[in-house]
Amino acid sequence: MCGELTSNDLGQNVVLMGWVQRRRDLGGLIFVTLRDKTGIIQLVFDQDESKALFHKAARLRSEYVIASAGEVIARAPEAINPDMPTGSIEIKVKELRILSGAETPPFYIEDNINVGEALRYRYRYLDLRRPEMQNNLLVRHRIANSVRDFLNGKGFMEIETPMLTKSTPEGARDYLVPSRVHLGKFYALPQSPQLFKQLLMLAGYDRYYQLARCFRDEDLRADRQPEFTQIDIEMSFVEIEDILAINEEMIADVFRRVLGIEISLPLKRITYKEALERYGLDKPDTRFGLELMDVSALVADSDFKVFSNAVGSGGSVRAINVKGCGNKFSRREIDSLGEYVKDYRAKGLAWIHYSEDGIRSPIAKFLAREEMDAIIKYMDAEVGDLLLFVADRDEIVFQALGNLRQKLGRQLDLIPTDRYDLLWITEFPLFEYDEGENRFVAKHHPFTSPMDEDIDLLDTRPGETRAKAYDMVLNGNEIGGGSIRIHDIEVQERMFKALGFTLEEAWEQFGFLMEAFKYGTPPHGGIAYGLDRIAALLAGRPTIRDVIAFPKVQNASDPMTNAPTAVDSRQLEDLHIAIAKNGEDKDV
RNA sequence: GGCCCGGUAGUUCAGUUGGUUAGAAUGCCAGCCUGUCACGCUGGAGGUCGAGGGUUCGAGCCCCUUCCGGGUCGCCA
Repeated sequence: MCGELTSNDLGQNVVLMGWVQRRRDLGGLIFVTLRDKTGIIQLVFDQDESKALFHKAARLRSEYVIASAGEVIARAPEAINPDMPTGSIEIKVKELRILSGAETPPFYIEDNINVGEALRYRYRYLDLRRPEMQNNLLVRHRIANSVRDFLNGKGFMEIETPMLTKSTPEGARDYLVPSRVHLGKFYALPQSPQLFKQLLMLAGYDRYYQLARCFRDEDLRADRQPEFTQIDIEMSFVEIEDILAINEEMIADVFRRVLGIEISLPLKRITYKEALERYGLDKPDTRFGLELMDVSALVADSDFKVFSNAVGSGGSVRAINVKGCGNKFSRREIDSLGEYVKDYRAKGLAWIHYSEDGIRSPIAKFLAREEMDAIIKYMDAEVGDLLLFVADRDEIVFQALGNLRQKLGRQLDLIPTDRYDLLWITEFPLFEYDEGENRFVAKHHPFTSPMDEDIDLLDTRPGETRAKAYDMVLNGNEIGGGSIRIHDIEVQERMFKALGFTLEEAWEQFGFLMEAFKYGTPPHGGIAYGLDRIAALLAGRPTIRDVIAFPKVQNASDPMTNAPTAVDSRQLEDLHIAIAKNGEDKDV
């Protein structure tokens, strides 16, 4: 309640407990700022009032935990601190109890500290005392609370599903848990409650949700942790429209309640194909322009083989017009953009600077005059513009230019930070081709329903099959995704076939689901949101670690607990597990 | 698994061409100080320069290996 006191409380006797933020000892007068979850307030100790009390106050140090009783008094006009919410009042302390001393903390407990993340994670409990971290977790709590209220009000039930479950080979690497009872066998921690929520639909719980912890044993990123929380939702007797409608209402409710922002509904929708062609990515940030343009037709027969060969082999040449920025980039900076697109497997970045002195471009000498003119015209290029091209397979062109567009958007400060662009991406492909495995794999998961008009492509041209799948995108971040599921066992079998499973393999892996389908399956579908990502975005944080109380660091360890650790050999014996000596199993 | 950035006092950093005893700010400790609010003033303590090896008369600096933190590609149905 430190931060909640106001001039309305003047004359009140209050008891305040909290942590010592700072002590300012002026000799005969000591000021202490006291902090709790609600904010800070100033305590005053005057040596003329009580020597004993004053000496006790002199012993206070940063982060001591104290209880203080005193009177809320007004500060003298010249002593008011306008930068402090409670700056016009203070507490004249009459009693002080030191509840706990404290070592000097390794960093200050305040916002905007300049300290390495390693130290923050090592002392996470201190980091979490900082007001901005407390606010981050509060935002997360409010989102979860808002979602629960909304769904409860719509007749949904929250149902828990197992954490110890079955490993499946598709998708991300599983975290495995050895079974003591079953020698040599393992549980897996769930990557998502997918199969269980579908079984709940079969079981008649037609509106389910769960804030579900999920696990994936893959490398970490700013927006990826090995354990994370999904807002998992599934409904029966629905089609896409029903799911999108209720979900955008739910998200609008979250924005209203957490940020006080009205989202206008219905949300904009863009098909997967359009998203790629305009933005290069299936999670476009639509807050700024710099859209991609397809110049393939203009250079298909060019003597510039980099362009014509890309088009000739089924790829494309696409470009971005960076308006008025021709002079903003030095040669070296353009070269570094070229290096950047190479990260995404592009071979290079061609560019044309339409300068005051005419065309400047390393590829000008390869392009015919008419081709150059056609490009200039098609791309609405004017004096001062910089055109950036990538020629390759579509997949690479989109990836490279899509990410380059995001980078340029940030670098040129084109992104309005006060805006929230929410949209649906629809009509995802059902499959994507995995070159490593030399087969189609499910883009979403193997239970995703094909679109009705594409169902016969399943057996003939799987790569062209579109799915009843949708993602919700916020400012260039995928925050949720889902689909209508297959509820017809015959279609499900065709799906597994397209994925290269034999029927036997499919039954071995997912037999319990396929068997269940025989007993009366309602049409159903759902969605899962990344709660961590939503919380990070609404709290304005650059990483989900900031909205997770105790996150893992990049090597998937926890610097505070030191997990993971070696375990006692007796524990391993119980599990009949032997650990290979370092390197022993390599090069086998 | 690859690539990039970083690791020097409790903390954030500087440290020249490889050259005497490794600096600053802040924090911490002590003294003084009755209206501070990043209080002020004076003084003091505080370092395996991430670790190991190498080159050298001499390494914080150069080389190799390794550990740790961040970003990213692959990966993430």
